[in-house]
Amino acid sequence: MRPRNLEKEAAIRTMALQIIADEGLENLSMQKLAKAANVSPRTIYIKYENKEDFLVKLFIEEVLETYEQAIVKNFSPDMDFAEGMKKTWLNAFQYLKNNKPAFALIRYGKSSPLLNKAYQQKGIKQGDYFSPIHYFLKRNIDAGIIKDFPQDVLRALLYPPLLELVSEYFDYEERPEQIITEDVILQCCEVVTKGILK
Amino acid sequence: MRPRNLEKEAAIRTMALQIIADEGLENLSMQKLAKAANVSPRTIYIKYENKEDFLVKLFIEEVLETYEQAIVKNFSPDMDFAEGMKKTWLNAFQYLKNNKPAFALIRYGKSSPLLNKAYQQKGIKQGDYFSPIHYFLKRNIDAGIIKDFPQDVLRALLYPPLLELVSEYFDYEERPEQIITEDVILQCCEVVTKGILK
DNA sequence: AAGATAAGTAAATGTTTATTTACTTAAAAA
DNA sequence: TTTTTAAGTAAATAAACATTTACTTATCTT
Repeated sequence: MRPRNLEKEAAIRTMALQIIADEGLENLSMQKLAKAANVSPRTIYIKYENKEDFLVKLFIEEVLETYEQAIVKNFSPDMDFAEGMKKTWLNAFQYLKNNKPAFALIRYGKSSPLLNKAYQQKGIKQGDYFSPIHYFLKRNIDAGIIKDFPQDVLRALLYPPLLELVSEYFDYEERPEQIITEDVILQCCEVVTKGILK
Repeated sequence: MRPRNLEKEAAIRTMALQIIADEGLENLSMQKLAKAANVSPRTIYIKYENKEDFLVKLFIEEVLETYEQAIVKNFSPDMDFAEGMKKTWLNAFQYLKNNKPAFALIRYGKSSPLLNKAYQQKGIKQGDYFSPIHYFLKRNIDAGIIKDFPQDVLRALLYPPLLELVSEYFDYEERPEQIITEDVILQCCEVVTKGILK
């Protein structure tokens, strides 16, 4: 038996994310990807059944799961509400601003029917995707600290502004007047937090 | 001279939006589109230089400009802040939930480098995209009613949750437990409004 | 009514696509 | 060391792609 070359596997995923970030998902082809990763097209098909399978695994394993871990680093569901919000917001901001290609694919996750379906199925499978956050929100609802909305609705209120701010961070990237600083992120986190408090 | 057949032109745009909503932007091909619109591929190329040109015009003219108009219907920048927020939120919600294909392309606008670039250029050209809302926000900052953030940051705080709720509306579509009702939208609007008040 | 002209079509262009075939190579097991 | 086996490659396949060519048609102008 011959063992898999893990470096090549990593190169394939890294190059795929880069192409998606630079040219868009609609311009990622398997041949372009193979060439960019310095690999034969066949090599990709050893691990992945087809293009859809590759994209779904790239999205779920390489992006969502990594993002999930980054968000809850040093976070505990027992934290004070404002404290927990700050922690998750800063974690997400740091991760995303340093992983532009991952961020690009996350945005596609809300657009592409394929990725969106994969995302929903994963959510259903695990019961709960970001479960420490689920517990965190539930605890604060039960304690009467924040308003009582379904989990989905709560997340829609608490996190999408951050993703939009990250988009703006990249829009202003390399321009001297960068307005999306960590400080602005913290102020925005306070705004969002204030809104949901009872 | 022979005049353009406006019905065919409309059919092309309508079918394009439908294909994008059903199969994703990455699965829209000019030949598939021509067949779906019952038109020769050449017909598309009479009005549009190439695929990129078509997509950009579809996005800007068919989706963004229509969306902009819908949002500010019966809205006046001189409205009370909470009132104006409610009006724009409800307008956007009604428009998007009744125009799923437009919504699908709006989401791609934040993902695809091509569309994102087109969007930014349009923003720059007009100085200001949703300008009644620009004035509305500026007036409320100056009056000390809401917190003073740059326009971009304000919009990131005030509108992305609504788009996320519309996504969830469609996720729950046709399921009996639809949780995203107009009433929930209004409650969420209040949450967002409360956060930004001084 | 005739001619001019742009809108329209069907079919073809050459290219790129996802995926496969036929072959080679590296290393684990014998 | 030899055999086995999956990992890997380069080149090929057939289908789908964006766009064009060569031709037809509808209607405005005269």
